[in-house]
Amino acid sequence: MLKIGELAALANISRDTLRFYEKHGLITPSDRNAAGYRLYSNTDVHRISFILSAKEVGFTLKEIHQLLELEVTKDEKSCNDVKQFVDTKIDIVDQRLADIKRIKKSLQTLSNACCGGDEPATHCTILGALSEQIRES
Amino acid sequence: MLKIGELAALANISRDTLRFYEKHGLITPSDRNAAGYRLYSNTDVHRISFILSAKEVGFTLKEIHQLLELEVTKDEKSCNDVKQFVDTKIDIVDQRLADIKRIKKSLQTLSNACCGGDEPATHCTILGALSEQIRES
DNA sequence: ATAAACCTTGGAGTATAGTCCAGAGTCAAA
DNA sequence: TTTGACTCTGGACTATACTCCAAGGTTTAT
Repeated sequence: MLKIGELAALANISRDTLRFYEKHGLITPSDRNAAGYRLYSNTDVHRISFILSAKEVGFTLKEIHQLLELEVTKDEKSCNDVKQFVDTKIDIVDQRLADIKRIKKSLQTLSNACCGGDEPATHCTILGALSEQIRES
Repeated sequence: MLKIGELAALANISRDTLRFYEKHGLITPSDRNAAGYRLYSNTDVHRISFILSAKEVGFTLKEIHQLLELEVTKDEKSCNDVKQFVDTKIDIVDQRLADIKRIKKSLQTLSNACCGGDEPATHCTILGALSEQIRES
């Protein structure tokens, strides 16, 4: 079990952020010691890892909260609700995947050009690289 | 040339957001009419499209501003500065690409399971799906 | 020619996501 | 056993990115 400072160091975030996430229902330490110190388990580490990845790619804490709350029961109705919710998120993720690939390509074009590269001077700004890319496709 | 409301409708953002971006140096309308109305060109449309894509995948407005400011001159020094800056961003983009693929896989596992699917009940939460995926790899 | 629907600026207000104390208690190494 | 590094709670503060007026001018369809 990790204390808050240890988990913070591991996840590369601040103690305050961990307490902030707790206050907003994203994570609750699995245990507390006699003095009231938060104790985080292995599962908690995975949970934080998921939260940070999801945040990194643009989900809000509210959305992440909803994703973490999802529990499929045997009830067909709730199951379909969950499936719909998740499928909507997958659509969003696909959109972001496309956006990020587009941006990566622009950055790469820009990086390859201009420093003695062969590419024409139109690549010499992000927007040049981007519009070149639009013309290609 | 588009007026602010037309561009806002096209880009699916508010007029206020466009004015906000302008105030923060992200975009300046190519022209103004006699009455002072903002007029946006085709290039402006591309610029907004880039801003929105970049924002969508997690860049801050400040970072986007820096990317848009990049202009490679013939000066070798400035060119290498730009290259370094852009290569750093590419690393970040690669990290996000990995994150988003990981999250997509979790969502997909979750979507496929639990509604009469064959997958075991451990997939029935995001974290279940995620840890299953960790075990696989 | 007039009303609805647009546009202008400036400034105030909001939501999200932290970040930073203060004051007090706890733990671990010298 | 004490001192420095850690932890606790509660609350104030900050940055980012909008969002919403107010008070006025412009455009356009009828």
